[in-house]
Amino acid sequence: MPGRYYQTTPIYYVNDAPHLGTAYATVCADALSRWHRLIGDETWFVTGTDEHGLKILRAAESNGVSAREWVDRTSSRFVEAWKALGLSNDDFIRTTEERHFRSVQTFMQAIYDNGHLYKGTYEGWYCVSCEAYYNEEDLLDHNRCPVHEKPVEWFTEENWFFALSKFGERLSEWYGAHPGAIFPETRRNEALGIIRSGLKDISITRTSISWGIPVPWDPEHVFYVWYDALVNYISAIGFGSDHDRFEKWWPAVHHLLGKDIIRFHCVWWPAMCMAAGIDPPAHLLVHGFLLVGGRKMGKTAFNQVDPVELGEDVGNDALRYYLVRDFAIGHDGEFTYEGLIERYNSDLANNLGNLLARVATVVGSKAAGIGPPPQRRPDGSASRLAETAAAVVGEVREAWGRFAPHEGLEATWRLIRAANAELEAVAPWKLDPGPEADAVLGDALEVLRIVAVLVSPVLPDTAEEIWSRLGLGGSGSPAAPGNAGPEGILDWGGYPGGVPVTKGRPLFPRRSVE
RNA sequence: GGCGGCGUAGCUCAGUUGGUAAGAGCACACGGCUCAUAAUCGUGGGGUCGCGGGUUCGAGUCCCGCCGCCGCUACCA
Repeated sequence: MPGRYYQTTPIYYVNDAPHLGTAYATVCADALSRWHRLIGDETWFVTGTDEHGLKILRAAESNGVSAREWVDRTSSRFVEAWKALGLSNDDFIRTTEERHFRSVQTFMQAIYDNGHLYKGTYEGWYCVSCEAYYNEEDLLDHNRCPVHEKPVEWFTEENWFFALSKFGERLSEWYGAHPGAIFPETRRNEALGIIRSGLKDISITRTSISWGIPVPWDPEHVFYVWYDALVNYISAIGFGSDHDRFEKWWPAVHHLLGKDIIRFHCVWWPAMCMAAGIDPPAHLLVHGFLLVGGRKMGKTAFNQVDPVELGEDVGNDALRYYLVRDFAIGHDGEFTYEGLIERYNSDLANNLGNLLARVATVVGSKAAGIGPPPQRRPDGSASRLAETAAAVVGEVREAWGRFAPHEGLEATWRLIRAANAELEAVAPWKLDPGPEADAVLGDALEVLRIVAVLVSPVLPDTAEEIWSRLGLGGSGSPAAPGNAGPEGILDWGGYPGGVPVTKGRPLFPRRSVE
């Protein structure tokens, strides 16, 4: 039964260009979204940029431009990067947009009206780069920030505080009633641990800067950047301005987020939603990090890789395949160029690409270039491949359903291998043209048809290409919504036969590790 | 300090509530095939499951200790 699926990524902070770590999260979200479209869910996929805060103001200053100019420029780099990688986001939300201002103000006003905000003062050592206060004992010598190792500054501010401490109980209850809300389970335990250990009220406004969203009832203040940023998830779906649209997508959301921001997403944000009188987000998917040499890849490290360049190098599909196949959502993984090329060669070139090539060639020589349909053996038996395909399709569905697309891909490749093995066993290139050769070729073509649909969330361009080479160009797209749904086309026997099969250039030319 | 995680074949990792000889992919070796992108198919070698104790008829799987690595630590995207 088709449902609704709203997918988000964290919105990225615009003090630098996108790197592979941000691309990883966005690619995962893209793949999940594409899968849900494929099974017929009504799907909405949003990413965007986070553009407020002192750090951005200073970045703009040091680059000699206005804050507005700076965020426009930097945000567009994200827009362009996702476009270059061929991602399928339906919307791109920026926190400097009017629609976001309105939603934040409506949302925060509701929390205020519900009595969960109060005025207090906050002072302490403040790291501008972190936009965070630190306890003195956490500082390095000479009062330096432990993250950036730069000197902190003593700030005193009158702030509005959110009474987070009042929500521990309700959060615990909610998570108790929704055991599947956080994936994977270890992250759920971590979030519960945070809640159990006691929550402190948090200051959510700043008066020291004006680059932010004004507090409606106290315009000297702007909202603290996190409090503004999290709201993007609902401002993107019309909170405060389009009630029907908001109701349609909320709370059927799947927030994808990094394990470093669990506190904000799994504690603050649900509490904020409760305080404002809306449901907490239904699903929080916590991903791991891409590591380089055992260290997190990130903008503060030197180990950045430009995802767009990498996509141009190996192809967007191959890059996405590597990211989704080699890294289980929820786990860290070691990123290497060699690993990427290894995956490319063994899975994409040798197994998938080569299967299509060899089948196309033999269809050309033994079936006059016209693809035969899958059919029964002369002895009346159905192909072993039919059985394998059915099992694999089920496994793929199940794997995506529990946020393990890497397992779905692994299963898909079992089917591809089985098709290669079946070809070896029958060796149609040795047979005279006829029913026996046609049968195995039809089976192989049918496998390729099914595979095209199954891989389309990760290899969308490749899926289309396979589709057209199988002669199916006239019959829609392998990625058409619902193709993997209950009324979909994944049952064995869908390849019609009688259509021209074209060989074409290698789908994935082998590459050497340089 | 506190909380949590990790350490399984050369590499990347699977291993449900402890029990049919410790697995997969890649890499490697041998053999087959030659339709295919020197691709593919089959077979095989290889692991004291970080270390040391303990519980048990039986532990990679539970308990204790140790070693190594890594996160989070309450206003960093």
